[in-house]
This record gives sequence, C-alpha cells and structure tokens, in this order.
Amino acid sequence: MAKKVVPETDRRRRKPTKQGVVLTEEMIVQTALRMLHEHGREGLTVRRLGVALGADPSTLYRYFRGTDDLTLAIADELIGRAMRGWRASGDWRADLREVGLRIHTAYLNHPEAAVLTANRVSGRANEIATDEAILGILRSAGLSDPDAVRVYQAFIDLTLAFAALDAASLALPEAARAADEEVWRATYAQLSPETHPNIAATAPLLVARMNDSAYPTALGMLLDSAAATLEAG
Amino acid sequence: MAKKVVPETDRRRRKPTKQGVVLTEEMIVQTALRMLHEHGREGLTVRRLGVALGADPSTLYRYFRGTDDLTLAIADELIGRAMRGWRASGDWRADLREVGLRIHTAYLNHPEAAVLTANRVSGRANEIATDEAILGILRSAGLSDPDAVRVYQAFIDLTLAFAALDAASLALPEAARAADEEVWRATYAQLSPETHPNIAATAPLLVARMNDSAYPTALGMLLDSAAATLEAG
DNA sequence: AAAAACCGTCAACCGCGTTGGCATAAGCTG
DNA sequence: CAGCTTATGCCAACGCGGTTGACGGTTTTT
Repeated sequence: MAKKVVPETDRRRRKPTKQGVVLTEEMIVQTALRMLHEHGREGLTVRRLGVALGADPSTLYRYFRGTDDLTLAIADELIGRAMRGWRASGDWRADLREVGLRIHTAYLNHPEAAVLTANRVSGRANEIATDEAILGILRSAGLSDPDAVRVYQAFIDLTLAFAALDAASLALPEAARAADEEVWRATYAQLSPETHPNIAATAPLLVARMNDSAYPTALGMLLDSAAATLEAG
Repeated sequence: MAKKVVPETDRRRRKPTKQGVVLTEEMIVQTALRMLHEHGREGLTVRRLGVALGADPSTLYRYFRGTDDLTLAIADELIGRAMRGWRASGDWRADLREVGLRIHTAYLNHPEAAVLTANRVSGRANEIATDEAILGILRSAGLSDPDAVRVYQAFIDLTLAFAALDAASLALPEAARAADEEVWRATYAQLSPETHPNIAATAPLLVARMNDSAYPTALGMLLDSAAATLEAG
C-alpha cells in the first residue's frame, strides 16, 4: 500500500467510483460533517462514510492518512464555516465579540464535530486565517504585543472551551442525554433539605438555567478586562 | 443474561477470579484510572481491563451496565479525588478559588479521564457533594439565590470547560501531540510577515504562552465579577 | 504505442463491546 | 451437614470497527 496520500492540489483524478461518483477531498469532508450531524458521533465510521459516498471504505485512505487526518480536515472546515464572510468593522470590541459568537455558534451547529475537533490544531488554511484576524483586531486596537498575545490566548481558549463544553451536552447520544436529564429529576431535584440545604433551596433556579450557555457572560467579562488593559496602557 | 447489575451495597461476593482476585467496584474504577493514565485513552478497553484485573472481560458486566456506566463511575472518582480533604475556611473568595483550582488540578492529573468525563453528569455521591458545597459558599457569602445560581453556573462551567480543554491537549496520543507541536514549528512560526503580519510579529510570544493555562486568569475575572455583584446587592 | 502513475476494489486481519449459556462456589434454610 | 438458590466468573460467539496489501483497470506521460 502506498504510504503517502497525494496532496489535493497535485491530484489528477482518474477513476470514478463503481457507483459513478468522482471523489474530492472536499466532498468527503462535507459528507462526513453531514453524517456526524445526522447520525451522531458514533454514526461516522470509515465504512459508513464509504457507503454514503458510494465508494469502498479503503478508498478513503487515498485521501486521508487515517481517521485522525480526516478529523483535522473536519476541524478546519468547521472554523472556515464560522468565519465565512466575516469582515472587520474597525470597532475592536464589536469585532472580537462577533468572532467569538460566530465560532461558538458554528460549533453548536455541529456539536458532534465540535466535540471531535475543538482541541486540535490543524494548521490548515482556515485556522491560520482566523488566528491572524484575531491578533490583527487586538494589535490595531492598540494593545502591545505581549498584551495582545495574552488576551488572544484567553479569548481563543475561552471560546473553544465553552464551545466544546456546550457542544458536548448537545452531542451526547440520545440515551446518555436522556440519562443525564433523568439524573436531574430523579436525583438532584429530590434531595432532602436536611442533607443538601443549598441544592434543595435553589433547585428550581438550577433547572431553569440548565440549558443556557454561560459563554456570552464570560465573553463580556473578558472584553471588559481587555478594555481596562487598553485604558491603563 | 441478567439485565440488572447488583448494586455495590447489596453485593455479597462469591467467587474469586481464576487468578484468585476478588473484585470490587472500587478496584475496577481504580484500575481503569490507572490504565487511562498509563496507556492513554485508547489503552482502556473492556478486554484489557479484564486482563489487568485478572478476570474475563465479560465479568465486568456484572458490575457496570456497559462502558458508559463505567465512565460515570470514573467521573465521580475524579471529582472525589479533587475534593478529598477539603474544608470551607469561611472566606468565600478563597474557598471558591481553591475549589476551582482543586478541580482543575485533579483533572489535569488525569487528562485522559478528564476528557472522557468532564461533560457528564453522574449524579453520584461525590458530584452532588461538590455542587452542594459550591452553592453553600455562594449563599453564605450573602448572594441571593438567583445570583448564587448564576455565579454557580458560570463557575462550574468555566472550571470544567477549561479543565477539559487543558486536559485535552495533555491527553492527545503521543503521535497527535507531536504532530500538533510540529505544526507550530513547521507552519505558524514560518509564516511570512507579508501575508500574516500579526502572527509573524508575535510568534515568539505565542510560543512562550502556548503551554500555560488561561484558567487562573479567567477564574480571577469571575471572582471579581461576583464580588462586584455582592457589593451592589 | 508503451510505460508509469494513480486510485478504486477486494479480501483479509485483528481488536473491539456485548451477549447467552453454562458451571460453580457462596450463602441460606433446615 | 445436606440441599437449594442465586450470584457471579468464564467461554464462545456475533457483528462491527480501522487498516492494510495485492490487484487491476484507467488516465497521463513519454
């Protein structure tokens, strides 16, 4: 077997698939994303991806070194979708807020893919462009390079961390998701005020907040802190 | 096959294993944690866990309904380790900070387990006790119930989100980890100032910060915000 | 027109989680 | 101590997973 995958740019397509499909790296990634969305994290397997594309599973190894390589390609597609069409307005605070919310939203639109990829560094085009954009916002706002890097790191980590956390509960297999919610009703909401006074006192409030993301609040705090740095510097 | 797993409390042990080992739920969880630590996330399988315990893999299904159930047990053990020996000092800010750092640290000590469990609700004893403790800190600090719940949610989500994010990069299989770092040297650090001025200008600073967690900073921001709420209320 | 490269397919390997049936030892009853 | 029940460990098997090596047809190159 060939050890190397031919890079997409050098690829001269040869044979259509038995079912008549002509494959592309892009087509494979899009199909993988769709399968993740429709059938959940467990629903994406090399074999099923092959079936969905009308190709033998082993064909995919001509395009990706393995599942990890495919994962990175999915990661970059996700961030690409988040930033598609974005333009800087010049208002650093509004820009940063929008980039954060775009990423958070894009990830929540594909929770299964988000869980899979939120913590990876793909080094592909879309990821690099996004980092460049964020640093550009901070530096042209007037932050020194060390401050820009500090805020950049807090910003991107906060955003990805919340995206991953919020996506994770959306991406749970239906059974686990139901189980987690059932735990709430069956366990937390039933605790005695004697043994667990604080949970018992706040149970209704806890339930009401359970499905909201704390990301916007946390992002606001970060922006406040960055603004303070800017004024002090 | 029996549909039900006998609860640990009702269990009257009968047979030692072929290798002479007498199993316990606790022993299984501890062994699973150790295997995760030593052989990574992929290294923990039902079959290997069986071997490590000196028991047939199928025996584990007498103790857990399946891998998901085992995962929840691991989750609770992790939070239990984080909080072991903790006592409230009465200074709400110091207490909250310590609880956050304890959880973050405990998770980073078992990154593979953390990635597996950070987003699950186990409803088991240690998890409930921790939530009760956090709410207790906030309410006895003087926050109203709605404020306490708001801060509680931001606090626990922030902590778990960062724990998961920071753990994830520690937990990457060695190959992927090396690949991610290589991406940095090979890609980010080599970008031309012409096409990527902001990354090029800050590359050394980015590299220097790459391995630090932004959690303590973010936690500080959250505590500041909570203190402001307290004074305003 | 011949040679080379590409790339889809086939068959196979091994490891995975899980299950049903079976054997046996532990505990209970007397 | 004898016999019954039942918990629990073990075995064999199932279907599915990722991955690989050999093969062969098709396109591109020379």
